[in-house]
Amino acid sequence: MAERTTNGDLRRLILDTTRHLLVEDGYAALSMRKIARAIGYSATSIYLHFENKDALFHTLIDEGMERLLETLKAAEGRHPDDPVARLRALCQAYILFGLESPEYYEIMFMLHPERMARYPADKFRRARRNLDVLAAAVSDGEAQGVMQTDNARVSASVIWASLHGAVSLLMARRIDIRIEHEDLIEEVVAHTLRGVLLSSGTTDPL
Amino acid sequence: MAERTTNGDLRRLILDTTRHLLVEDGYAALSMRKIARAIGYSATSIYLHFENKDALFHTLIDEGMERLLETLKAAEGRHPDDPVARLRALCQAYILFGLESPEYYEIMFMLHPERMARYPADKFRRARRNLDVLAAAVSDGEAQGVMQTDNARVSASVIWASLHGAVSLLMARRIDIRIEHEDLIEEVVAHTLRGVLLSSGTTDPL
Amino acid sequence: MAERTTNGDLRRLILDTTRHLLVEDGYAALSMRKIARAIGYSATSIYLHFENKDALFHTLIDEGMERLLETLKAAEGRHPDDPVARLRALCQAYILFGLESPEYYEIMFMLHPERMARYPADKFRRARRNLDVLAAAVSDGEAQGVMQTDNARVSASVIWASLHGAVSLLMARRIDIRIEHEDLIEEVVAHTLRGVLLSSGTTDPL
Amino acid sequence: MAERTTNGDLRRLILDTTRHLLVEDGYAALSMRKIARAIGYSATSIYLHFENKDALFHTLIDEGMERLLETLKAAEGRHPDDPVARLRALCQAYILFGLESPEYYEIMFMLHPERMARYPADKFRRARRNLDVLAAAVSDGEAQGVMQTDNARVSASVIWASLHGAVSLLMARRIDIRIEHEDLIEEVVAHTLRGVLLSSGTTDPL
DNA sequence: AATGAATGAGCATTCATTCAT
DNA sequence: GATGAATGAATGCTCATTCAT
Repeated sequence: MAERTTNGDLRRLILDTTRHLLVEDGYAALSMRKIARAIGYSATSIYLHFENKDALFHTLIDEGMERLLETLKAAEGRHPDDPVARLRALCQAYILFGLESPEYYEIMFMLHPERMARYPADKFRRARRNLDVLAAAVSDGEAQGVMQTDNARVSASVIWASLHGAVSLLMARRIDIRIEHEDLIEEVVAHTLRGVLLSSGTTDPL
Repeated sequence: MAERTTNGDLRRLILDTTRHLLVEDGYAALSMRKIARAIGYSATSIYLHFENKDALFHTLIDEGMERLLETLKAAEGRHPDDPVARLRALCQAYILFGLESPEYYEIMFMLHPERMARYPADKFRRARRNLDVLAAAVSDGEAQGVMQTDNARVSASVIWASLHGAVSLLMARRIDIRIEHEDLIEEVVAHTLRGVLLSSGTTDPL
Repeated sequence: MAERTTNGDLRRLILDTTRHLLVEDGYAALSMRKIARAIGYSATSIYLHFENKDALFHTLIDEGMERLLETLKAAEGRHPDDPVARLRALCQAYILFGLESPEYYEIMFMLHPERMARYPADKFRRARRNLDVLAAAVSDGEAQGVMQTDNARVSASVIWASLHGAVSLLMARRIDIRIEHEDLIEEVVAHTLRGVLLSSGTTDPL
Repeated sequence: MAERTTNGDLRRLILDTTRHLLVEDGYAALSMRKIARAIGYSATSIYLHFENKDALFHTLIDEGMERLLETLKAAEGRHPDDPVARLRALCQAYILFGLESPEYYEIMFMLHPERMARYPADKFRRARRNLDVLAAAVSDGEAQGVMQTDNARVSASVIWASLHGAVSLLMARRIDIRIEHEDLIEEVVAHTLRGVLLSSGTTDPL
């Protein structure tokens, strides 16, 4: 297991290794010793870079939040003018992020904040910045007369719930194996959009 | 704490106590010792009724699956003729079940099956019976010309994802506190239905 | 190291072994593991008899307090009528107790209560019962016109300080090796008595 | 916390900081890391000035012994002619030193030498120089016909025990809170002197 | 003169489980 | 049907110390 190649950036190695173990064994099964063993260093060494186990996780959470935000920003940047395309891109990007970065996704959204001791609950509110991106997209859609909503924040939360449900069921391998993931994702996105799109006659643009 | 009242049905007492502890402290914090202390019996006694910790949990999972199925059956039983009302009732019942039985919900749907050692992965497929209920509702709706779907199983999964997302975000208290839970739930159900309803002109029946 | 002979009274074995280790290595150096190793059981076993390390120590402290009180009571019981002989017997008994039970003495009187986490500070006040015995002896001596004191409680504390100083210096092997312990003890007792005895002319009854 | 003001005298800074931490947290709780953090230097730096933790403590002990000796010398210097006043001054000075420099006192007199690994046991005999001062005072008192003793060294040890007992019980806050410290100290000194003074009729010069 | 990186040994405690009774 | 006694493995974390720079 001893790699010891990444001389000089043990901190990064710890973070990355932790992420990998996270996706393999889950949060509950993760221990400082296991991380240490995996990186080929003593457990003590980890404490040189992170005050304690929580600090290590919090760093990962913060990183994840940042990355998701970037991902979403990049996705919507590709559709500056079409609100529907923009929301679709956001939905796709969100799901993709979850599936490609399950280790981040798990600690970001699949833990009860109150059960992660010592993590300042309000830091989780950074998650809201991601939600704001969705809300803005819905608001714009409404302003341009292509979406309907009573309350953009509520609609954004509903969309988020839908996307999060898909990601977490896929991650937990709870989806019927006879269903292609790609099909499901596509359908989730379509379904989600349909929920906020203004019904425009008989044609379904999705 | 010693109750010892439930003469003769220690097994039941163990299961119920475990459920309650599960709600209070979560899966990760639960230990055989804690259960034993709570029921006023020795830890060893639990092993007389359950082979090990996992077996205890599996029993709870099975129970939960059964209860959810009953709940869903009861809900759809109340709307034998109207497929839309039936699907709406199913959605509402699902969410309600999750919020009212978080202890069941957590172990039923929020754990990775592969991380629950020694649990025959396929037992989780009992969950599929619940999914079948949703799929049947969508199929019927399509047959009666009020819903649209390419594949009822996929649609059911999409609906499930949406509902599961809502339940798990609510359970984890990740929803913006400024949003009333009732509002969100109502909106999630409406949104979910809209996703499968056949667009019927400009009127939105929700 | 494994003795394992004392079947059935592991609790007692733990307490006694702890006392012996205490006198050999001191409080600071004592660990649950060390105790376990010494008794030939796993560390876990200790927790079957004591809630935690502190509880183990507190039990020893309580035992020590009880034993000292008995020792003092027995000593004064031997001199019901002569207050001076009674006080002398008390002093001798106190010092003897310290030297013969250094392990009790150390945890009873040589630790800062506030540094012994979680020990209810007021339990240390049980020590006062021992002090009361000294105070009563001085009071009686004064009533019978053979001792002088402004305040029996203060005098008792002064006497205690003197005895405690002797015990702790002897225990810590701080007394000049050229001085016989017996001589020192005898002299300490004489000196201590002289401090409260009513000066009765030129004859020194000690 | 980083002070870093004491340019060029890190060694002194370490010693003083250690003393302060010693007062606050006690010997047991002190660690090299803590000292390092408090002075704003790396732990490694301490090793440039002290071979190891013990060497650091030994230096403090030596310093303390020196300071106590100076204190006692100064005290007796103020009463060159009256042996009783001189001994009383010595007693008072000793107690005062203990109460005002508890950090020194604790490591000087409240640790078992044999438990301080690697410390040459005989170094503790420097303490004897302090004892010699007391012994000389008693000898002089005897020579001048105002004190009685069979053996000045034993008497000095007895006096020391009395003073040490008072200091350590006061330091450990073991004295009944209803007793004023000043009263106790005064009484201890009086009591101690009475123990060596030649009984001179009915008048008690204290 | 000062440091960052690293470590092995140790700590108290908890856990699921086994076994003889 | 129920238990007390026992344990090996694990956990997060701290410590004094070393070494190369």
